[in-house]
Amino acid sequence: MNDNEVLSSVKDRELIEKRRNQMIKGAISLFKDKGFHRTTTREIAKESGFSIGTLYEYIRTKEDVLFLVCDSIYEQVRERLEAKIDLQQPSMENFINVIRSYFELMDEMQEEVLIMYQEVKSLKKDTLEYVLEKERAMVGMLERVIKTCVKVEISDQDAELIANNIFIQGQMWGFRRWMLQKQFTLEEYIDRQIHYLMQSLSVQE
Amino acid sequence: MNDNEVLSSVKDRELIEKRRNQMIKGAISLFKDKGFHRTTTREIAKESGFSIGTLYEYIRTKEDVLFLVCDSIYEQVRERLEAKIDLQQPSMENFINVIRSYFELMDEMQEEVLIMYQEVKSLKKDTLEYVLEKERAMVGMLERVIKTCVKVEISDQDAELIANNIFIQGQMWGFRRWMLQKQFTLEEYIDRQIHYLMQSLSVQE
Amino acid sequence: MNDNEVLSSVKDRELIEKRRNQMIKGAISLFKDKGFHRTTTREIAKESGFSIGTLYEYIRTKEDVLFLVCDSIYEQVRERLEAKIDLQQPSMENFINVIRSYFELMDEMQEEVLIMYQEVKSLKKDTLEYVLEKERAMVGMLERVIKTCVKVEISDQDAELIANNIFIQGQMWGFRRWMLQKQFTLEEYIDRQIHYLMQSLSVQE
Amino acid sequence: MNDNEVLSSVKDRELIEKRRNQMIKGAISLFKDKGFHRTTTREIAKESGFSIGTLYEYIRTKEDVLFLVCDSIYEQVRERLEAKIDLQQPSMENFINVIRSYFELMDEMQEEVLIMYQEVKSLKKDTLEYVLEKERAMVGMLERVIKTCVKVEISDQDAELIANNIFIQGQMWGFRRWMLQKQFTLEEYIDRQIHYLMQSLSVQE
DNA sequence: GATGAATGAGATTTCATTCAT
DNA sequence: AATGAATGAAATCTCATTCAT
Repeated sequence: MNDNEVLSSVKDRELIEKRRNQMIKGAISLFKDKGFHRTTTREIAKESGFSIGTLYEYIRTKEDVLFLVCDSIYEQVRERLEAKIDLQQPSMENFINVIRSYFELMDEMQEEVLIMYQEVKSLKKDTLEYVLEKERAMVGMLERVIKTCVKVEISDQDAELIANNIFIQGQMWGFRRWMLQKQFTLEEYIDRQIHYLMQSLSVQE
Repeated sequence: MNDNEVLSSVKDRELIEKRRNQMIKGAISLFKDKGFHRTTTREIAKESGFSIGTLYEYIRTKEDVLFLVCDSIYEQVRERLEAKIDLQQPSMENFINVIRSYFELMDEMQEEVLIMYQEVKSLKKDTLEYVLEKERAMVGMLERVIKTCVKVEISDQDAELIANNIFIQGQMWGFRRWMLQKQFTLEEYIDRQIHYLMQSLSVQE
Repeated sequence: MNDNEVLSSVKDRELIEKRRNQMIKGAISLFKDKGFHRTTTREIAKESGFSIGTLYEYIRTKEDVLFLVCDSIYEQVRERLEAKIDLQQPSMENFINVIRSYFELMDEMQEEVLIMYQEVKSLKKDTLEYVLEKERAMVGMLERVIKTCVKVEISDQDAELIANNIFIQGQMWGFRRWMLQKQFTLEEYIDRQIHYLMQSLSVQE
Repeated sequence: MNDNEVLSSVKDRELIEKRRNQMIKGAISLFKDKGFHRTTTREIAKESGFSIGTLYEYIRTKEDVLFLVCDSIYEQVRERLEAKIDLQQPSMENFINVIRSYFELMDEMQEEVLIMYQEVKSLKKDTLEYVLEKERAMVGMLERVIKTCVKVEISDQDAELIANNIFIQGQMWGFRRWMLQKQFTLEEYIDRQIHYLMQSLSVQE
């Protein structure tokens, strides 16, 4: 299952792409405010700039919109994170840079991540699994960076644990902003998290 | 705002208490399965063992149920965590015991924490704030334990950061179970998290 | 499957009976004009004298209404026909009386029979079968009358054929009224049909 | 009103003919399965081998398709029946042959007749009348055969009655197949119906 | 205090039809 | 002539909430 498998009665590939992007953009902006359940399909259509009938030419059910949105967010995060990682050499400095980039990304994409966190649960088993697989893949990316860059001996299990910790610390900045962003600037938050991460890995910064 | 401020047309204090407990129990068991939005008030009434009419004698809106549920879960977590903390002497060993207890508690209350995690955001601003205040208080408890038990010098800000990290690592065990509980037993998870925590505090275990 | 198996969320047996009768009456009067497909559930509710919400307290889908209507029509026909038959002695005269009664019944219930004929096809397999079973039963009643009253030797197969012929000749009076009722009064129609029936059975009238 | 009066924005007579035939063929195959109301115009277009846009170049409303289908079916039946009749000499034997041919035709065209039977009533008054006129004509054909071939004195009224009886006995073979085709082969059915018909006309077979 | 029938606003989805290309 | 994307009215069905008993 991927976003091409959300059935559309329109045939033109490019048009589908274009309309779905409008749709995703519109939907995200609404979901931010009111969440998935409180947003109506009519509102999504309107916000996307077309009629309700047209909306349904590009999806089959309201849940498809949610899937498209979640998929798109994950895809964005993954792409941007991958871009950072690919360019790096396996050194501690680069490890820190990746983590920093990840935190910055999570800051930029706060709203989107928040949507995902709150709404993913509304997906049906099938699509949910597909989306969770993407999350697993992203944690996997962090794991690989850890195993590649960190000199200290770390078991696979521990690498996974640390990757998970970093992963949700990044998200936490967004979904616990009401608490954290009162006490920290982004800079401070990143610095202190990295500081403790280094310590826990017994590495001199 | 607290749970007594959820208006009821019934006068008898004790009865309100009793009925609301039935209600919370019923609602939690439903929310676990289907989430707040997909659960109907009729279902809540039925699961609670009384009629829809009776349900509405004890609340005013469906959201009141969610509030009551969240409030009750927070209260349970707080109480049980407090019980562990109050009895402890300020030592590193006790610190570790508190953390361990907290993780164990999160394991026992996984389902409830999941509900909280996913549904709290459906509360309206007013009630949301009230509930988040409770969360802040719980993080505060962890903060105090850190400041009291850990000998190393830690700024207030850092204590808050660490408290938050611990807090969500506890929750993560539940809401990322599809990932973590495949790789770790609870014991292992706790041990490794505590291990890295100790290292990050530059403390010999 | 019978009409009690159309699920209702109302519990009061008597009330269900009452409301469903309102509903059937309302629906029949609408189906006469516009048929099942062109009639909306809102119209059915209104015609029945209650709100759309109430309608759906007594049925689950629009098709349930159709089933209830068909079932009720069959039941009426069956009951009234049975009443005529039970009282008769097995004689040729009585046979003729039954046929006559049946034709008269079909005349009185023209509209209802028309609805059944045009709309039964919209029932789903399950319910359709249930309804056709009733039709088979009614033809069976005629068959038994034939075998009992007619002295001439008639095979089971032939009895069934004749029963079917009579059965649809009765219905034809209603659904081909645009043709027949211009040329025949009911009396004439019955007399001539019986005349030819008697001849085909080689019986002196 | 005839099929040329279904307006088309295409000028080319031959093309109209060709497209409409595709359409009728496609529509019949769909109506067999799902009936008129459950079939969408998109499906008709697709089954016919062209686009929805093209469909609407050759008709104005969905009902036009139904009309075209009914008209075409009647036309086929009429033509084929006429072919049988024209060739016959006015004898009892030929009468029987016509009846036999008619029953065989109804067997071959069961599905089509079923569509007619069930869907004609969805036509609007105007078109309905036009189609019923064709039915009247067909019954008229049978009437004429009766009056010509049967030696026994039969009033006009009786001829019409018998023609109607034969007419629907033919259709009945198709629309009551769930009942009749379990008990009779086509041969048997025809033989017995003709047997009783002869008896009712007091004719030795 | 308890009940549950009644309500109707509102949600999702479909589909006949149009019209620019 | 043919296409198929766009439209939006209208249909079915749900469900939080009320209120008479």
